[in-house]
Order: sequence, then C-alpha cells, then structure tokens
Amino acid sequence: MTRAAPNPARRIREDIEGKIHSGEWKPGTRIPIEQELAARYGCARATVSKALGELVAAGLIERRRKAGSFVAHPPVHSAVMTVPDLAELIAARGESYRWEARAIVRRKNAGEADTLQIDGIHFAADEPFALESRTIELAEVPAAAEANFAVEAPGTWLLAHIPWTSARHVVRAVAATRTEAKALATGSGAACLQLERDTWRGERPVTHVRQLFRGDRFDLVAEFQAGTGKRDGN
Amino acid sequence: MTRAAPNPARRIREDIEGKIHSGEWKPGTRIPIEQELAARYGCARATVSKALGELVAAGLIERRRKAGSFVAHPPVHSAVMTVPDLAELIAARGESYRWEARAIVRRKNAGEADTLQIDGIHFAADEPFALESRTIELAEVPAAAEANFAVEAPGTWLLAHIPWTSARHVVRAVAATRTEAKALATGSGAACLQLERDTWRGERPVTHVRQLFRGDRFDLVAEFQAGTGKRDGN
DNA sequence: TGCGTCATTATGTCTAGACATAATATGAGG
DNA sequence: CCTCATATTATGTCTAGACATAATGACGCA
Repeated sequence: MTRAAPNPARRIREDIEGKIHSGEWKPGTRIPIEQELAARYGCARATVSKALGELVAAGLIERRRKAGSFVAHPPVHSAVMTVPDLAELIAARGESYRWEARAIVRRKNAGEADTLQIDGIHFAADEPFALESRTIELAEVPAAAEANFAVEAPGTWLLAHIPWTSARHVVRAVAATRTEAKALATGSGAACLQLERDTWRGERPVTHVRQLFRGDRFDLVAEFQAGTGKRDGN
Repeated sequence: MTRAAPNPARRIREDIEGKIHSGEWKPGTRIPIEQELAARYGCARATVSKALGELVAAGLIERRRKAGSFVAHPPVHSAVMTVPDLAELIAARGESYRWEARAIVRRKNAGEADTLQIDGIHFAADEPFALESRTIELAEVPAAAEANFAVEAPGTWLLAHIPWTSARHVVRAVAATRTEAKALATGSGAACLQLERDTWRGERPVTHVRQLFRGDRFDLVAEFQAGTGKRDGN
C-alpha cells in the first residue's frame, strides 16, 4: 500500500492515449488485462478500471466482459459543434449587436396549447446578419408569454430561462428567396446557411428555430479532440 | 454493508438528471454534499462521487472543492455532429456509391515533405454528389503513396489506415462556381454546402479536405442529448 | 478597519477486497 | 462433426476507510 505517483489513473490514461495516437497500439489491439496493468503501474485494479472507463467515454477504447479491452476502431469523424447565442457571438467579434422583431404572433391551435411565433432579424454592426423564424410552445414555456421579444432576442431569453435537455440541428445550404435576400441585404439566390434547430425538454418540444445566415458572413466551426472529448468552437 | 439497489450510481445520476431537467433544481442550485447523498441513497461516498463525476463529464453539474457541487448554467447549444464517410453514408441511403478521381498529383515542396493532392467526385446513384479536393501529408502518412486513390476514395482509405487525434471542421454555404456547378450537374451559382476539415495527429497535420455538396442533396444533422453526451446523427 | 494565518470542510483520489455478470472456452454427449 | 451445458475469466460495480488538496471563512493581530 504505497502512495505511488500522485495521479496513477491519469498517468495510465495518458500512457494508453499516447500508445494509441502514436500508432503503437493499432485499432483492434488487445489491451493488457486490468490485473496486469494494475501490477505494472503498482496500483489497485479499481484505479485501472477508472482510467479505462474514461478512455471508453472518450471513445478511444472498447471494453467487453471476459473478452478484454481493445483499441477502438477509428470512428467516423465526429465533432462537437457549438451553436452560440448570436448576441454573444457577435459581441465576441467586437461588433455591435441588435435584434429587431418583425412579427410576434400568438397562435391558438384547436385543442392544443398555444404557440408563439416570432420572426425577426439579428444585426451585427448595423447590418443584417441572420433572419430568424421561431416557434415557442407556450405549454412548455408559459413564462414566454410575459417576455418582451420586441426588445430581447428569443434565443437569448430562452437560454437564460429554460432548462434544456436535447436538441437536433439540421444544417444545409439554401438559396435566398427574393424576400429573404432583401431582408439580408444580399442578392436574390445568394447562398445562405440555414440552421434549423428543434429543442426538447424530455419528450416535449420546447421551440423550433430556423435561422438563415448570409453565406459570406457566417460559418460554423466544430472541433473534436480524440481522447479528451474536449469541446470548443465558435 | 448491504447490497442495496443493483445500480446505485446509475440511480443517483438519473435522479439528479431528472431534478435538473424538470427544473426542480435550477442552474446554480447547490447539490447536497456527497456525505448526505451517500446516506440518503444508502451507499458509499465513492459511489456518489462516481455518479457526480459522470454528471460533470456530461456538463450537467460543476464541482468545486470545499464549495460543493452545483447545477451547471445552461451552456450554449452544442451538438455532436457526425461527419460520415461518404461511401457509408450513401450506402446507408440505399444508393449505389462510386468514387471517380480527377487528378492525383504528388507535389514536392522545397525542403518540406511531399504532399499528395487528390481531386475527385463522389457519386450517389450515378449522379454527382460531392466534389472533393484533398491534400495528404506524406510525411505523416507515407503509406498513402502506395494506395490507389484512383479506385478507392481517400477518405475511406484514411479512415481505415490512420489513427486520428483531432480535427477541425468549418461548414459554410457558398455559391458554386461555373466549373463546380458543371461537375455537380447543377446550375452556376447554386447554393452548396462546403465542408472543410483539417485533421491532425498530435501536433502534425495529416490531411486537409474540402468537400462541396449540392445544397439540395445534402444536409448535416447534429444531435445533442444533455446528460448522456450520447452521440448520434447521420 | 484591514490583512494575513489557520482550521475547517467538501471534493478528489486511491486502496484492498468482494461479489455480480456476461461472454468465451471447454468438454460431454449425441 | 455439431450442439448444448458448464467452468472460467475479465470486466462491472460496489464498499469502507484513508489521505490529499483547495477554497472558504473565522480569528487574531496590527
């Protein structure tokens, strides 16, 4: 029962990460059994198990009962995309931000709960940056009825007020219609990045947004670091 | 020392997830200290600690020494985007896939290591699906010099042969040039989704790709489940 | 009042041992 | 040679206790 290195679990993890990244342990390679790693690093098996657990979470290895632990096969490229609050994004660019609501409509659906429909424009440096068209389910977010979306962008408000659970994003390139082009101060048919996002709280839908960006003013960045699962981007 | 529930750690985690998602514990709320949770659930503190550790990994809570554990403030929307191997993606759609190389050039850089430049087209159901323009660093991937990229798409080959470490993706909407439009069998100026990806192995660049998709044939899907960090998409 | 010091406290990590579980490998019987 | 039951094995999870560490807050001193 020695105190060993200050951070055996970490050392084990980084050791194995290194072996995988260097190519010394190729995908499919069997990793020594936990008992042996414990002996090799002079620590308890639980510590090895913890390190391996973290590697599984990072997607670097796979563990199968009885069979052992194996270096994972390189997955398809996946990346964590951070979809920012537009107000923050633009502020981070050092430009002034402004939200302009075009239409706020409360829609009564037969038998169903009401929804709030909001259309507007995000401005960066006083130039149109993105069009937004959003639906908010008032049944899930009753407080939204009191919010003043003429002044505050709905995305900003929602981020601050509702707990999220899951979201689905669909990104595609579309040509701007004549109306959209006009609102974005660009040419008709210009290439735009369309981001659609559905957000749920548990099983129930909270909000749906469609944001349309000028292709020449916005791009989405996603990064992925194998091993840490570290997220970043803008 | 009772055996307790079969999976105390999981129960604790799901319990807390539930309280956060339901809004009962709002962002900033202090979570009971580990000792108390251990007593409440009738398990060891290490088990509670494990559960909380998983919640941290999922981004749902924050832990600070001495201060305690707190419900995390809702992050900006982030989502895991899975960028698939095109051959697989198209096969999954039930369409036939074909890769056609247009140019394969070995470029000698003064003093620096050689690079391989590959241009080609991905076909789905015998129609052009995406243009690809790729650079491979031969210093990092010497085996690429032997591969036959006239037959096999470089992305497919690389996925199977090189260990990855990190990648950076930039997605944007662009208008097709006349040449690109012709190759993609679409109109000049059509909105296209451009995906640029840089891939590194450790600190050293491995490959750079630019893929251009017809806007009306491709969209990127990203999903995010708070709490599990579960990844999915197509 | 202001500042530095120190005890307290809650998390962070580890150990040694135990039992559970799933999947493989083995051997018996057809 | 094939199939099914059984033993084995490596992971999965947990416990009880220990020590490390960082940050807070209280106390004492100038």
